[in-house]
Amino acid sequence: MNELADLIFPNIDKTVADYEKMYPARELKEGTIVTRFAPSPTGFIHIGHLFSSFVAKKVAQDTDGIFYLRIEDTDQKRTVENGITNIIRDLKNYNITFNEGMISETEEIGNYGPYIQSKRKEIYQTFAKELLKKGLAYPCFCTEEEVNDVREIQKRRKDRIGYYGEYAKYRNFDEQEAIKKIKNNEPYVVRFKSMGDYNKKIEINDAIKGKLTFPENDLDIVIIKSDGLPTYHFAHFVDDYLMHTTHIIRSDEWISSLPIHIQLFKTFNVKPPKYAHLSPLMKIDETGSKRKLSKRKDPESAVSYYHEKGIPKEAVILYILTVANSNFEAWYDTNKDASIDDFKFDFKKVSSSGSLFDYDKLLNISKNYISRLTAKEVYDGVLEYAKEFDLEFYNLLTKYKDYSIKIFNIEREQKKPRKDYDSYGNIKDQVFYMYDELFSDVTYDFDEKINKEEIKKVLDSYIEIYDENDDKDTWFSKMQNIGDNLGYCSNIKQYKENPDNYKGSIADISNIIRVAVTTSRMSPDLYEILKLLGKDRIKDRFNKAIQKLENK
RNA sequence: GGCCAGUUGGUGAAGUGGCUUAACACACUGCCCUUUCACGGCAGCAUUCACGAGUUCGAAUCUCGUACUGGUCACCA
Repeated sequence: MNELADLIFPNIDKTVADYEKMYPARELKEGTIVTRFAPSPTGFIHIGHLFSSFVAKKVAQDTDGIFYLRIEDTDQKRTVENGITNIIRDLKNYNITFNEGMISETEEIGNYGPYIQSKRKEIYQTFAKELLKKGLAYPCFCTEEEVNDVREIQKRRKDRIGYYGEYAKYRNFDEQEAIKKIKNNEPYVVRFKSMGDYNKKIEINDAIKGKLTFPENDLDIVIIKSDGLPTYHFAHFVDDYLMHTTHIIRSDEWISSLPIHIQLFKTFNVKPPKYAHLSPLMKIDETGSKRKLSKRKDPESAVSYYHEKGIPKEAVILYILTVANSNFEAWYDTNKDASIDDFKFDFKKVSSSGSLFDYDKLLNISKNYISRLTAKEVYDGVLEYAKEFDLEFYNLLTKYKDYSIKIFNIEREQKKPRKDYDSYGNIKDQVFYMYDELFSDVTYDFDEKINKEEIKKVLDSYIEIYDENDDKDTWFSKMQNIGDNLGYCSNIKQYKENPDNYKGSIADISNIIRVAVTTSRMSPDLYEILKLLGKDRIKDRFNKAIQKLENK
C-alpha cells in the first residue's frame, strides 16, 4: 500500500497529524459558531448566495463567532477573472463582510489558510495519501465511457446507480497491476474505499430539517480528480475539519451527499460539524410548476436586478430575513427602531420547504423602509441610484439639492409618513412635475365633466388670490371661497347630501388646480406642492395648461 | 428507477393532541376617514390543513398507504 501511495503522491511528505498541529482548535467560548461562505469564483452573486451567506454571517455574529470566506475553485473551468473581487464587492454592498478568508484575488487574512482551494492541493493530497496507505482509497482507471456503460447496465437491471460493490471495478484491483498502469501513464482518479453498508441506516440531525435517515454510503466516490485536485466532498471534509467550522450552512441540494460527508469525518475519527440545509427560493415557471430560481432564466435571481430597480439594499436584506426566519416580521414590527443585529436568528424558525419568491412582498418591505427614512436619506439614495441609471435626473437632483430634499419631505418625517416610493427607481415618475425641466410634453388628466371655460375661471380666480405666505388653513378657506363663488360646495358632506344643488364640490376645485400644476389627479398634499413651486411657476403652469386646453 | 425530503387560502406563513369557529403579513375586494392619491381604520377573502385509512373521548398536529412537488444519483460545486 505504501508503495502505491508513494507512487501516486511522491512529493507529499507531511502527515495529517502535521496539519492538525498547524491548525489547532480555535480558542473560542463554548457555543461559539464558526461558519463560512464557500462559493465558486464565478463572480456572479445571486439571491440564493445572498440568502445563505446572510444566514451564515448572522448566526456566527449572534454568538460573536467567526464567519469566513473560502473560495472553491477546484473546477478550473468555472473560474472567472476577478471572480473573487466581484463576490466580495457585491456582498459588501449588502453589508455582508467576513472575519477571515480571502480579501482579494490573491490576499487573505486569518490563521487557517490558504482560503482558496487551488492553493491547498498538498493538504488534500496528504489526507488522500493517508487513506491510500491504510487501504481506504485506491486508484481507478475507468474511463468516462466505462462509467457510463456501467450506469446503462444498472438502469437496465433496475439496479441502484453508482460505483459500488461489484460495480466498483478497481476496488480490489491488484496493487502491482495498478502500479504498472500508473507507471505506464494511464490516467486515473483516486477513489475512497467505502466501508459503508447500504442496508444499515444512519441518522443525522439537521439544524433546519430535523431528523434525517439515510442508508449508509457505500459509493466509492472520487476524492482526487485526475488533475490532482479534490472533489467537493473531499475538500469539504478536509477544509471544514482543518478550519474548525462548527456549522455548515448551505443549500439543500447537498442533503443527499450527507452520508458521504459524515462517513469521511468518521473515517478520520473526527466529529462532524452541525449541518443546516437551507431550502432554495422558488418561483412558478411558465408551465405553472414550482422550480428553483434559476440564474439563467430568471432575471430576478441576480442581485444586480434589485440594484437596477433601485430597491434599497437594506430592504432586500429585510426581505431575506423575513423569508429566512418566520418570526422576524413580527419582531421587526414591534422593534422598528432596533437594528436587525438585535434579532436572534433561530434555525428552528427556518422553513424546511422552499418558499416562493414574492416580489410584491419585497416591494412592500421596500416601501415601508423608504417611508421611514428622512428626506435627506431619501435624497442620498435617489442620488446614488440616478448617478448610475438616470443622468438627467441626477443632474437635476444635484442642481436643486435643497429643493429636492424639500420635495422628498412632503408628508414625511411624521408619525404616519406617506408610503408612495417603493424603490429609488420609481421616484422620478412620481415627482417629475416638480422640475420644470421634466415638465414638457405633458398630458393633463382633467375631469371630463368640467368644461374648459370652468377650468379657466377657477384658475383665474385662484391666481388672483394666491399668496405664498398664507398658512394652510387660510389657503384652504380661500379655496373654499373660490368654490362658493362659482357654485361649488365647499363642504364635502353637504355636497354628498345634495349633489344636485351644486356644480360640484371643493374636491373639483382642488383637482383643477392639482391637474393644472401636476397633470395628474393624484398627488401628495397640494398646499405643500404649491408652496414649493412658488407663485410665478404656478402662473406658468396655469398658462401652459390653458394653452393646451385651447389647442385641443 | 433508487434514495431523501416536502405538501396549511392567490403568496409567505403561525401551528408540535383539546385554548383553532386555523394567528399574522403581502396581494385582492368593499366600506370609513379624506380637497385627490397615498397613509390609517374596519370588514371580507381556507367550514378546513394534498387524498384515503387508522390510533384517540378528541387529529392540521401521531401512524400507515396513495398522489403530487422538489432535491440527488459527475473526475460540477
